Amino acid sequence: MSRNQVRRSGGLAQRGPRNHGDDAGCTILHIDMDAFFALVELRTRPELQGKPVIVGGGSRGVVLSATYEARALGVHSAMPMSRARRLAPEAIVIAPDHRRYAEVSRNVMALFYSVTPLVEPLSLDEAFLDIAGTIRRLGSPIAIAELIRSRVVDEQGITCSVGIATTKFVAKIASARCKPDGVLVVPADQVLAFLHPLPAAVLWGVGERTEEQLTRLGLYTVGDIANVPVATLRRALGQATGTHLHRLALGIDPRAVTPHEPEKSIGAEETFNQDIDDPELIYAKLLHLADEVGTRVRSAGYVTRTIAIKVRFSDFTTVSRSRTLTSPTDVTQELYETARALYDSLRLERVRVRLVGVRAEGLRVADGAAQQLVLGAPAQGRREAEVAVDALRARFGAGAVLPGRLVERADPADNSTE
DNA sequence: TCTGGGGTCCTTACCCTG
DNA sequence: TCTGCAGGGTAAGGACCC
Repeated sequence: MSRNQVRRSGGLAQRGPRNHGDDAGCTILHIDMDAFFALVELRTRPELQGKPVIVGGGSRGVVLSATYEARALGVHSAMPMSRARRLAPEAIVIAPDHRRYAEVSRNVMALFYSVTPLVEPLSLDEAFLDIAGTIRRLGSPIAIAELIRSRVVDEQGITCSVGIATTKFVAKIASARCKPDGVLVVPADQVLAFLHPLPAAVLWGVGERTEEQLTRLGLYTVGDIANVPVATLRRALGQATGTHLHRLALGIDPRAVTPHEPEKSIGAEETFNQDIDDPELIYAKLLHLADEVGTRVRSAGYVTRTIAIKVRFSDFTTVSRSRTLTSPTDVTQELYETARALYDSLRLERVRVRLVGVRAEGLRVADGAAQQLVLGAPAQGRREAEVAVDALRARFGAGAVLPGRLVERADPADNSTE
């Protein structure tokens, strides 16, 4: 896609290289791909350029990404697909291809790393960059932002937007306010003037519930939050959230760009195509999820001590249960047995279940983690068998080896084998 | 309208221990 | 031996982010 095929934002948001001088000291970049999944799809389907395109799917799915033409019809991400189809019946719906998005994401991140080693990926399609050490080599923050933007278009065929500021959260707000295909600098001496007129919901940590609470207090803008005593916010929102929001509203955010944070948990969950109440089908799904989680835990070199399950019922209420083991594990069989025991502890009598999930929490690096010796444990145990299976799957594909009870299971409610 | 899947962090409650 | 308290660990739920 060429740059001029993308709708450009106007007004304050569209700031070009003429702004040199405003960006002094603004060493944090927040780079956000525009409509990432949708624009990746458009690369290989140019005939869809300029049309409303939605990435999402499944009978019970939500919108994962939408082109700006679809957004103009009221579609936005996280919206139920059924509603999106009603709002935009002419939109082209594409099933997501996560492997492809991950590959493009790796390329984009590699591009970022060629600019600075201080890259903090937030998700597949966005990252913070600290360019303090890059300015002497590549020029001003705006020049670096424009260099990155043109390379992303030329090398990956998609566009991105860049917020430039002295802190992470201001840079993030800036990138959101110059989308799509824009750059916005918030000079150091204009942070409060930029922030205070904005709605409170732009602050990191203010979602639907917190916004309701703030509205009840008569606080509608970031400036309102900055001007209220911090004790009031702490009473209404809790110690941590109250303090956090007050500091953000005053433009205070000392968090550094952190290149790599180890994962704290690894999980998998799945919504059934139809709600089910057959315990055997639910056990099979728990096994499938435990298998997936176990594989990922082992391949990342972790062990886990706490195993948690999540169960969502037809009415969307959700319960979770967790158990901490006496010694850490990365063995799928142990994950499954614990998950199944946790599920059984709910004592559900043919209750209709919408979703189940399995999560490994309290991850630690496997090498340093203490393994408790079990009397009578076989020398070549399950773990060795599972490591062998991991190797086979790496060579022949994820479906090469499956737990016996998952093979050829004809499950009408199962969407994992699609 | 009917709500995915991957995570993180916070709050509250409870239990245990010193 | 009993009581109160503080602190740590665990469990559960919820809000939030992309």
